[in-house]
Amino acid sequence: MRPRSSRDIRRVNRFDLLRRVYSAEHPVTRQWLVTATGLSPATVATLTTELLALGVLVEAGREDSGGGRPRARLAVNGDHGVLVGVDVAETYVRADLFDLALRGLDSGRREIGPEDHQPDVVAAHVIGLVRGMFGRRRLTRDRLLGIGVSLPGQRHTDSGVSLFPAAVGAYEDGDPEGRFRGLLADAFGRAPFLENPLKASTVAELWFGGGRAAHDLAVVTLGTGVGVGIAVDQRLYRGATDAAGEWGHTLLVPGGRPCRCGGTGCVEAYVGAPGIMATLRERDPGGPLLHAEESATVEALAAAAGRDDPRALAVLDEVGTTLGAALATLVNILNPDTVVLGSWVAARLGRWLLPAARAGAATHALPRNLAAVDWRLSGVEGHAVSLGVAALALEGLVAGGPAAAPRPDPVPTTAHRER
Amino acid sequence: MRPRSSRDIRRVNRFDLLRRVYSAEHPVTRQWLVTATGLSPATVATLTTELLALGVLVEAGREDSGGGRPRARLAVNGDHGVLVGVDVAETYVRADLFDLALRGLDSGRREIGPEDHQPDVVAAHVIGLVRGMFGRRRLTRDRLLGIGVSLPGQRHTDSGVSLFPAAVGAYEDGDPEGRFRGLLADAFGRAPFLENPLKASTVAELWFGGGRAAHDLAVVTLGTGVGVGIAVDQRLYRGATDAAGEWGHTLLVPGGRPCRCGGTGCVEAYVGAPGIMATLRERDPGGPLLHAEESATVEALAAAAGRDDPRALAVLDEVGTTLGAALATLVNILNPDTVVLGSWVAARLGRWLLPAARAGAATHALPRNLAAVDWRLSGVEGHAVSLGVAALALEGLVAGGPAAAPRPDPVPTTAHRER
DNA sequence: GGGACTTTTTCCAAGGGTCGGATTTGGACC
DNA sequence: GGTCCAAATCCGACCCTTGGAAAAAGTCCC
Repeated sequence: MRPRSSRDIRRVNRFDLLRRVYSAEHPVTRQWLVTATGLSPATVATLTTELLALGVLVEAGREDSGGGRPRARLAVNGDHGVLVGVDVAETYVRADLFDLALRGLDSGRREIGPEDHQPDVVAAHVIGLVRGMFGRRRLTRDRLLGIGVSLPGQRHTDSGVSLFPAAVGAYEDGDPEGRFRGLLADAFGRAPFLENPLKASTVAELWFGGGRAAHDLAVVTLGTGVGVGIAVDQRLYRGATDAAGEWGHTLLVPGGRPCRCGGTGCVEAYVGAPGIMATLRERDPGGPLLHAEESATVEALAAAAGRDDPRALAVLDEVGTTLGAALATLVNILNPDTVVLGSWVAARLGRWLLPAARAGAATHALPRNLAAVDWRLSGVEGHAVSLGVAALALEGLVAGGPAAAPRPDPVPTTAHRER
Repeated sequence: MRPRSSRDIRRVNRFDLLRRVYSAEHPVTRQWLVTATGLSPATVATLTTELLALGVLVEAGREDSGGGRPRARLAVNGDHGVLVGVDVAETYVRADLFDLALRGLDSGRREIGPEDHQPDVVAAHVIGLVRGMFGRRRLTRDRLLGIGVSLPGQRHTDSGVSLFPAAVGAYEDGDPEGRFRGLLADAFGRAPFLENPLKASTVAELWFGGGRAAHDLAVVTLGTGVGVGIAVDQRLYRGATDAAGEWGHTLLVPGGRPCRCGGTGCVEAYVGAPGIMATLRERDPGGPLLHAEESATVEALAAAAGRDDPRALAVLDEVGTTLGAALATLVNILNPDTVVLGSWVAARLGRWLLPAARAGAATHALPRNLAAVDWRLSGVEGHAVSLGVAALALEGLVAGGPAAAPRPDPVPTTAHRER
């Protein structure tokens, strides 16, 4: 949405300022915000006093200024409330509790099977996990400022059973997703923010990870699935139908390896966990590194590579080089200034995959586009999907204008009960 | 740049309004602008009176309203000045003269060779062509509101001799491009707006072609080179270093056909003119359709396909199908709502390539992303590159704020001399 | 020809924003 | 306690959009 009135300007500026406070590693001064946002000192003062009054920001110490009035340091007021981020994956549900500064406080996880992928079942798990965390910390429901849930969205072909066949974005009541949303809204007193893991982790990188300094960003998610989250102008790019970045089942090698989606030569079959498994099967069938489980294989590979096992290194080099060749297309077309490798495969193997990918990209990307890219590993601490979807819920709060912004603390009685 | 102050709001709104007047086929009413832009009637009135006072818009008739005050129709005031768009290509320089409504008035062309690709030579050609058009129409220099020049930008590897090795975007003085810019500025009294043909034609589609209704757009340029212009949120996407959309020398088929860039399996070697030549050579070596020149071959192919020649149709089907497979990647990643095929190859052969491409994409793109796409042929009348770069020059004028907006007519004395 | 009516278009005051420059604030230092 | 200094705030100027009142510009009917 393009800003149309002066109110929108305020919203954009406030959001920009707040995001910078979040992204900074330490409390920041108003002066720093002036240079970071490009706003005038007067405007920064107005915005910060507004946010301080709301309780979203707090003063966190001061800084000597060499004889003059000391600069105040500002930080997000973590105590002002909590946020919840939930990652509903194929085999588990994980919920994370964050304070308002998006520092992780607690988390819980339950394993689920394919038969559990129904709105009521998943909602019950989510509600149970969140209730548990609230109970452990003796939090009341009114401390919850926002809740975000990542759902396994878009699937290729109809082969996979999906909880949300209509995928994220179908908001009508009556569909499974609408029901899910309703159940959570009833349980928590506020509508959850729904997104898919790809976009959630992209937002996490944008706020807290390798994408903090990026303007045009590509976040490559290497897990069981493979995707690429895109941010343009520091904002998540969604595409026309919210389906941008579905990279996994894109053709990489015509007539190549079979993919679990039923097609052949998909990116996913060469890159990420399935690609690693396939490469290992090709190069070293029956070898000690190959396990039945993807995660066990990846762990074994990481351990072997850690002790310079040549077979492991060769596999990683091959996978990384192929990844790089595939990424060259992205680099040529999108011309990003930052490419981040994320998700659990990258967390384990990124150390070896990244240099190989960079080299692989070099042979196929245009020199100029290549030179623009800063290659990075994730850098998000904790579970990126939960964090990202919580950040998205927060965005919704802040973007909704003053009315929807986090409100002052609940009545004293409640605060009492917490102790 | 994100809007920061209320002034920016005005700039954005004015630009949006003006662009819609341009894009409309017929004069529009204020009411139509209200619904099109989403602004209030009051604001539309303010903006239109401002633009009418400047002379950029004029009233063009009225429209019955059924008993009430008739609606006034507004159109761009073509007489208010002229714009020039220049396309500097590898083998020619073409200049187009437009009125302010961007209707073509005149054009000129000169053939050039590789040895001419130097700032001074090209500038001399441009100046000569423009002076010629101004002379024929007895225009004085002060009627010129803006000039845009498309330069052959980004090249793959160092194999090609390029006029502007630093490519568009190097604005320092002393480099060839700076010199070129200076020469034109001296000759015309205003700095030219420089861009490359890919981005220029994308803007042309956005204003006047298949992209008028698009929000997230991909313009596929099929010529001797192949590229894809991207627009996000109805605005040209440039990427981090202004090099987005360089698709031609991206790997499509590993170990595939050799490409003129020196690599193998590039998109360009399968799609567009070089791809058509190669396919023809493979399928029908020595056949009557194959000429030495790309353009002659394309013409022959179009003629043959027009009379349902099976060989021609087979070649076009193969090329189109491959194009579609390659486009599936774009559709998956960018999730555009519109894909436009443009440039001279598409103008001749798009009729056959488009359906094949659509079918080819269907086998590799995700159903949901595929369903979002509206496939179109260019729809720009005239030379898209010249038009687009002239439109970009106009954008610069309008975006520059009231001060830089087209000014009222020159002093009467000057106007006299024109007659 | 003159109201009455209808629809478009403009006017106006309210409401909200940013910003430069003057002013206040909060500390160190003498 | 005064002085100095830099940070932060305040204030007035200025800009923008907008809803509703008012004006404008037609048609229609008597």
